[in-house]
Amino acid sequence: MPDLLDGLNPQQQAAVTLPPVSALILAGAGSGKTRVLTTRIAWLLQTGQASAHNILAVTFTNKAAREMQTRLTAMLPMSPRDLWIGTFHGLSNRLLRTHHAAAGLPRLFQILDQADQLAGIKRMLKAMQVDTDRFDPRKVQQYINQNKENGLRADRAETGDPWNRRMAELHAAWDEQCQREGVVDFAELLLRSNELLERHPEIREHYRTRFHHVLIDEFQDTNRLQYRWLKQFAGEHSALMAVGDDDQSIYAFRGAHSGNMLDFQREFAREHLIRLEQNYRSQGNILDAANALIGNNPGRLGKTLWTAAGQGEPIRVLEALDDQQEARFVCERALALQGEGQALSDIAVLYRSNAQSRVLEHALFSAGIPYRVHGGLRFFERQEIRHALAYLRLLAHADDDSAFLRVVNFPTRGIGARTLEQLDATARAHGCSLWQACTYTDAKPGGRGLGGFVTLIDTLREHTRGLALPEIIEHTLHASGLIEHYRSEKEGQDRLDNLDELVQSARVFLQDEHYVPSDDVLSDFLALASLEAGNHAADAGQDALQLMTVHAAKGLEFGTVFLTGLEEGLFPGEQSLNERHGIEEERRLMYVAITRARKLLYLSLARVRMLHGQTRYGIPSRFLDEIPPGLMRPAVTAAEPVATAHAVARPTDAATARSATPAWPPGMSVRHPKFGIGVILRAEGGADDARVQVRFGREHGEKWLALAYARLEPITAGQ
DNA sequence: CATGTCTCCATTTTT
DNA sequence: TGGAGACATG
Repeated sequence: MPDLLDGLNPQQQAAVTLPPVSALILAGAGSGKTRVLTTRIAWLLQTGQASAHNILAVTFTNKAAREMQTRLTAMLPMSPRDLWIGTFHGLSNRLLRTHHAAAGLPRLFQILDQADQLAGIKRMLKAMQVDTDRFDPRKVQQYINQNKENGLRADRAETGDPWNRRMAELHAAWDEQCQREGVVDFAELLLRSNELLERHPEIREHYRTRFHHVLIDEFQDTNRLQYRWLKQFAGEHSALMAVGDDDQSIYAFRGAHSGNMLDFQREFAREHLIRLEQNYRSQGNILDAANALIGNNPGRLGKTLWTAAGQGEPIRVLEALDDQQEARFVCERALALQGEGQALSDIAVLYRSNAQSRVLEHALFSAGIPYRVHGGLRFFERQEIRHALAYLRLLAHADDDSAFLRVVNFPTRGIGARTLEQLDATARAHGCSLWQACTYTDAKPGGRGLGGFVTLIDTLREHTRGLALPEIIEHTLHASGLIEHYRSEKEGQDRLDNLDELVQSARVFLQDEHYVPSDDVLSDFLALASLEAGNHAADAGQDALQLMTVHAAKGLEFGTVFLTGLEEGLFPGEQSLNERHGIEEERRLMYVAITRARKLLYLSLARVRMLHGQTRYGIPSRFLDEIPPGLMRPAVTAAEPVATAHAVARPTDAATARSATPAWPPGMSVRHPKFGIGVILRAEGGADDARVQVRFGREHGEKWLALAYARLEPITAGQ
């Protein structure tokens, strides 16, 4: 048998062969984190220290869970069905299904994804006649989820002022509505399973004795509730292994609390901290840049990446005149790299915010370069899929009001707002679901309107009884009229294809070797559809350039990375300046971006950019100044002389060639002895009385300065 | 009930 | 700038 430890460096080996104690593994970017995690499990199994039954492995994304599973299956000649590997939400779901009675849930509870939840909240606010100007549904949703993610029930939420009090009431009302409808939102999955274990010592003990080893990936991304959840499994004899990287914590905005790492170290792993610092991904210059940059963050656990590979290419920096030039530069370089034999799919173009992709896409499209944008609509989020799922949800559980409302009149069958209002009133009067309320109305079964709908669902349920899942779906698609509807729609072919794919996905689902069927396969499938929204859109297959946000790039790697839009106000983003540890979070984001590149890293910025329909003049991101200049070198393009902005715009140049470019063109960066660095917004006046408007940082704002007096000097990036 | 028009508003996102 | 959601109109 090949030795599992072959090819592991000493730190990796140490982590893998740790005795059964709790430990914190500080795993830098590209340090073989997943490999360590899976090898640890394999090692535990192979040395007979644990059986698959004893292991719980928790990840954040389904993708990570799958990857771990796949790698394990490859390492060990076994089908690891006994192994509990999954996401926090997936595992919570499993717990709640198993112990639904103890958790106070119906056997076939449904899971609401983010969109379902929002729709449900809107519905609730309307029913309660809440002023949605004062209580924005999204805010309410945020509030509820934030409470839950901090482990708080509505009755323990802060009620200092009237607004908070009202919010807490809405939170309570939401939980009641969910309970009534037998549905559970994402945060509730966690909170409810947490409470299940807290309130039922016998169940908790069962799992504590079962799981000797609990492993957690991406620990820096856990929120407070997730940490608490994990601790439920920490019995006397369990060993917790948390793997993470505080420098890659970029999800604070959605509740991630990287302080959990410090807490974990204090509570569980005082003596066992292992650093994985050897990087197997990037070349030296790239790592040096990353290390230097992140070194500016205070309060790190501390870690310095190094590589046995050489220094590699210098980092290339482009200062484009505007966003279009920046985009053209990317096209040009991408084509050149492709010409040198690099696959487009191994090249990524990264940006801070999605809005920046448009210019890039436009340029790529014009240049005929195939590209793929990550982050669009996902499979299970498509309208037609959601409609189909709503029918299926009604089959499984007719009291699901969200599902009911989504399809009661889709395709249209003459059920208008008035009918629904009455139905809703009936439902509230009887304290029942909309579905049950139908029985109180005088709708004639089989006719048009409500009666017809009820008959439709009833016969559908009858006709699909006993059928296999794909057939159930197939039948539902036809009987509901969805197929017919999209067939008559002119742009409907794509949607029909997607509906076909839904049936196909059910087949794949059943064949998955890791799938552990429960007594209700349809509910299992619906849970999957909620918990795993599927791949992001955009057609795969073809070799294409990869466009995505820096967030979306986390965990990925590319031979070449273009990191675009490195301007103050964009990256770091404007609003991060006002947030508590905003700049540090942005810096970590930058760190993540840099460490995606294996060989070539391009950093680019545009002096002028269209943003929200307005022209913005930017100055280079402060992060550029945090990278040692020796690692960088200006990028040169073949087609255009590059044109760093100041080469064209320098006042001295302008003095000789006086017409074309003004001496102090908008967009130029300047330094003022008192106000610091700013950017020219506009200029006016003649030779003697010339004035310029300059935007400085937060404290000084925008100012008009007379050139004759103000000691302004032009500056360039990196100074 | 579908379609057009207007207004508002813009980080990052997984489950 | 442009997309999404709210409202009005045929």
